Parts: sequence; structure tokens; C-alpha cells
Amino acid sequence: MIDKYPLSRAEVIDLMRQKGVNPTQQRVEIAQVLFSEPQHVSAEQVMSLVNKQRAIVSKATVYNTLGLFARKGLVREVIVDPTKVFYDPTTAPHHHFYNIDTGELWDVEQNSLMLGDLPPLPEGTKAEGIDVVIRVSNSAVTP
Amino acid sequence: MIDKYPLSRAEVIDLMRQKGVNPTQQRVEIAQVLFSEPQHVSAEQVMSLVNKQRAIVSKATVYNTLGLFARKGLVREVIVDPTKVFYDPTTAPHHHFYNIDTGELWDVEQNSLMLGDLPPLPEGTKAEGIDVVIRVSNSAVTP
DNA sequence: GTCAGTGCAAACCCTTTGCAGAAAG
DNA sequence: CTTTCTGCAAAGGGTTTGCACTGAC
Repeated sequence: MIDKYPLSRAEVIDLMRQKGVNPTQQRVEIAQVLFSEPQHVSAEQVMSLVNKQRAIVSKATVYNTLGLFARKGLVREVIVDPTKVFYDPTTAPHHHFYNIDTGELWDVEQNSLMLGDLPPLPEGTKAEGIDVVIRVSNSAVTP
Repeated sequence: MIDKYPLSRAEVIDLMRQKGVNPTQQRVEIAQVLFSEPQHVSAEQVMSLVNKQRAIVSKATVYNTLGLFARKGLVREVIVDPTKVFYDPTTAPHHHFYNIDTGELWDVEQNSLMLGDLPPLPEGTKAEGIDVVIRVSNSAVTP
């Protein structure tokens, strides 16, 4: 979906329009942070990145906007930590490493993990997506 | 690991001892609820199931005990919903369906989803486990 | 003027913590 | 006795909400 980072302001606005998100000033600021590089950021991190220079966007707007972006498919929510949600600008199918010691999250290189066909879904449901999380820890250094 | 449900009180205590968990009265009550059937329960649900007849276990103890069980490998935490943690008595490797509309969680029948080899892990880390969650929604009924 | 978007603060909810009392051996 | 657990209430932290204000058309 995104083939380079960072996206320019104009490209961000374009993408928002494509996804049916009205590109207001604050939303564009937030989207520019998200699409500056492939990354995984929490709402709190977005808040401080956006307001690094001067306060531009309030906390409520950050949360509302991230929720809106996720609903519209502009970004993907990654649920790996019970204490916070991460937002991922890469919406194409891919998986994640999660370091339970440090809280770091990385992308798993596409195709490096083979996934078979979907099993039969529960009656009356349709698939929305598959989340694969490989939990890792810092390997004990044996001195 | 568990080959039948429900586990009797004695079997639950046995299992706790095997895992190095001191089987106190409250912990046994909680474990009996967890191992009564294959299921996925939140802390809140455990709380009300345990105290269905009469109040036996406090909220703090429920949370402390579930955390202890998870650390000791007696149960598995399932992180699919940013608002709460589910506890799963089945610790053998398996995956999950999660209905984003209803919040329901099911087991995916073992082996119905093929997983390839693990990709190379990030430097200095070791794998702790893989969580695969297939998110589904209620399919729109087209009348 | 109208309606979507924003900001602030308060409210919420799940979870954790501090500490005193109870239980176990 | 000493150590481990438990319970209560309060605190914590991420997220959501209510409502008035702002801004774009």
C-alpha cells in the first residue's frame, strides 16, 4: 500500500482522501507522523511526536483521530500489550515480533513465515484479518 | 497438557504443585473455575464465577492469582482485546478466533492452520511463543 | 448559519499497589 | 514465630466522553 517513507504532506492528504478521511490540519499532522517511517507507535508517542516543537494537537484529538484512522483502514491497530495499543502505518498483511522484555515491536519480513489456508470460520462470520505475533524475550547472556 | 475437563479438586491441586504454585484455598477455588472446561475468561468473569454462591475471593486476589498462574505457566494469557486480558486453561500450542463484534474467543482446532518455520529472530532474543489470532466479524446478513 | 472537528477536563474501567490482618507450618 | 497470602481501599494509567468553542464552507 505504502511503497516509500516518508510520505510528503501532499501524499498524506491524498491517502486520507482515498480512505474517506477529511484531511483537517490536526489530522494531517498526526498522519505525517505516522507515515514518516515504518514504525509502531502508541497514542502517547504520537502525542509527543506531533507536539514536539509546539503544542498543536490535544490528547482527545490524538485518540479520536487514531481511532478514526484505524476504522477507515488508514493504519492498523496492533494489540500485543494489554496496557496500550500500537498503531502501524503498514496496512498490507504482515506479522510482528514483540519483545516482552523491552516492549519493542518489529515487522516480520513478509513471506518469512508461511501460513497455510484459513481453517473453517465459525458459523455466520467472515474473516477480517489474521494477527500473528511472535513473542520473544532477551536471551539470557550466559557469561 | 490437560486431557479432560473438568479437573477434580485433587487434580487441580496436583497440577498446581507440579507448576510450583502453592495451592492455597483461594487459589484452588480460582483454578477450579479455570479448569472446569476449555474456555476463555476475563478476570472479571473469574471473579464472578468464583463468588457465584458466596463471596470467597477478593478482586485483588483474583488479579494477583491470575498473574501468578500465567507466570508459572498454569494458564495462558490471550491478548486480543485492548480493554481486557483473557485467561486460557489450555497451554498447549493452539490459536484463536476472535469475534470483534461480540468479543467471543474460540480455539482454532489444532493443525487446521499450517504454520511454517519461524523466521530468524531479532539479534539477542529467544522465542517465547507465537500467538495467532484470526479476527472475524459477524457476516452481514443479506436479506 | 450550519455542521464537522477540536480541546479541555472529568469520567471510566481494568489493573496494580500499599499495607495491615489472617493463615500456614 | 516467621513467612506467605489475602483483602480492602486507594492509586494508576491508558482511553473515552460531554460539552462548549472553533473553523471551514
